[in-house]
Amino acid sequence: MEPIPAPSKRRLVLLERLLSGLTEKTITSQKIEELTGWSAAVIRRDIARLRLNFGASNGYKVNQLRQALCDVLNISSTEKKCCIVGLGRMGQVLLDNMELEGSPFKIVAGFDSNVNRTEVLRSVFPLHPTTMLESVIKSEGISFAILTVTAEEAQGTALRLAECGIRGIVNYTPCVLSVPPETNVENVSLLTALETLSAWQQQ
Amino acid sequence: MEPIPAPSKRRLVLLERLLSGLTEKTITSQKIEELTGWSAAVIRRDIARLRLNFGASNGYKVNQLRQALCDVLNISSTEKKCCIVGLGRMGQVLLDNMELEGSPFKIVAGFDSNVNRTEVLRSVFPLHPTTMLESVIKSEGISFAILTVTAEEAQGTALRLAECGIRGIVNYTPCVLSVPPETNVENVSLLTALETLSAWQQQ
DNA sequence: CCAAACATGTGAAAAAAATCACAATAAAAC
DNA sequence: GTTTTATTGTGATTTTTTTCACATGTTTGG
Repeated sequence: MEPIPAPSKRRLVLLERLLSGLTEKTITSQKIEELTGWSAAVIRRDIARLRLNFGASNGYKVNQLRQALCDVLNISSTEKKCCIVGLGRMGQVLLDNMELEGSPFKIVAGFDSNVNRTEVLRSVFPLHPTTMLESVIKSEGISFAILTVTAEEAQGTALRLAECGIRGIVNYTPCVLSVPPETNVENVSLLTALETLSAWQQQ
Repeated sequence: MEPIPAPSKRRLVLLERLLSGLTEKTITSQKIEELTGWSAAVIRRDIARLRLNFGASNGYKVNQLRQALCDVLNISSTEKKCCIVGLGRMGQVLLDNMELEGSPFKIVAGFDSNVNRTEVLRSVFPLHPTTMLESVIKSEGISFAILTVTAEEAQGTALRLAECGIRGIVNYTPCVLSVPPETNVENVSLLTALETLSAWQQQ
């Protein structure tokens, strides 16, 4: 299959999220337009990339479409191991977060540079000092990291993560991380999000 | 000034974040390329939209560029009021978050449908039952909302926020929110972020 | 003070993405 | 069983975005 363009991929991820919350058996591109604001034409082209051929006048079968999305977006079946780096207040909230239940993502380790925290905090998976970052990530085969360290530690930690093979970082810090292109970053800090929202206001 | 295209605006927001962490007095488009992975050409064109005319061979003056970015992105000077809706564990962490200090964004209210929470929790700004959402948002002139309610409450709450004039929602839930186009949404849930990262892996 | 090196800003070109418009065809209505 | 309506999938077109390439002007180093 041809590679899927980035804007299309971002919509398809959100489409998967949308479908996961639907009770209907089928849905049309028109209905998706109403729910998301993306044009029905762009939605049809996005979905057509999956080569499912739902056929005219049927709408899309929600289950079938969602399964195909999970396949193409690499979020079905096989477990994806994640770790949390930084066990401050934000990291602690994500520790025993229910949100990932039923998803392929499993948090299997936590790290903090403060050894006190890794010893005092309780969790269903082991917590380690940050000195163990490389060895644990490699031995456990962890692919994704959730970065909740301080702004001061962010860039240095991100680079270590990238160097030991982490393929994606969920960045909860307001810093822009410089990592090699094979490591992707999703910026989810509150400040960055608010700035982005404010930028749309202008004109 | 001509409107700034969306992809350009997203980069400019991250550029502002990048500059905020720099100690250097000047920076070149080449250096920004190294730090971000965006091509120097695209960076020059993005910055040229600000009509600052730094002139050839100088690089950009960091302070001047950052100030111009803040102006054009609508994140300088005037205070922007925000509220937190949903005071579960995530909402509580964001309550007294230091991240927004020094930014124009100020959290001025919190809401939860569980009145127990709004009465027991302590915060520097008032907490209200969600029934008060509309009245407080209007009387306080709040523009942005941070949505940390449960998945079940997400869509309904988002719609109420949009209807009472909220211009932007930072969505910490894994749900896709359907709101009128004048209300923007930034999706920052852990699950959505991990799915996006995983999608880049495929091929 | 001149030459070399450097870096912006921007026309022109190319590439990517979105939109248009409609043929094909399935489902619904009668 | 036929007509009407609905909806996908996709060529063609348009619009948007990125890339190329270089003229212009600044700074640096002799």
